[in-house]
Amino acid sequence: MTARRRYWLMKSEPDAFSIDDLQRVGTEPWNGVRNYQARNFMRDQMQVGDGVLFYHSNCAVPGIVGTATVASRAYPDETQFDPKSDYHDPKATHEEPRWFLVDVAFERKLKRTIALDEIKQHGDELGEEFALIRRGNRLSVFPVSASQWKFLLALE
DNA sequence: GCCAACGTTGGC
DNA sequence: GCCAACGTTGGC
Repeated sequence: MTARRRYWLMKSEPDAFSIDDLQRVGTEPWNGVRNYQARNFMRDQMQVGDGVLFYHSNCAVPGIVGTATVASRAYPDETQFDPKSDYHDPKATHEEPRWFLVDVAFERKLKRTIALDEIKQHGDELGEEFALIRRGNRLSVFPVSASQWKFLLALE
């Protein structure tokens, strides 16, 4: 019994980890997420094979730059246990990990960036509730519907 | 670099 | 359980 494929958008700052970095390494543990809602999506809902829109944030041209796939079920983010890591969480223990992640595998780079600016012009088609263009939204991992996925990639 | 928006923390 | 203070995100 295989769950139907779901779709997600995942943000990354290209200075820290870009689509080119993902292409180079192939597969990457999506560590450092420290937001409960984003964690819950990864831990509770992501399935191997789910589609991921790879989004560059906090950069000159924010937007969707590639696609990836979910390559593992959720497991504890090791960086929470590492006192030397920026992502260290003193309240997390191996017995009761607080933060989870999935592995993300490179799929392809888009021929061009689908810029946030452009995405915003399609609020009608995407729906007002689409997290990326909802005012003030800072969530770094959130679901994308099949129709939103199709629509966004058709802009390429 | 600025700052609005928002999540988390901790005192009470 | 309220809410002010604080830290972070991320567009601009």
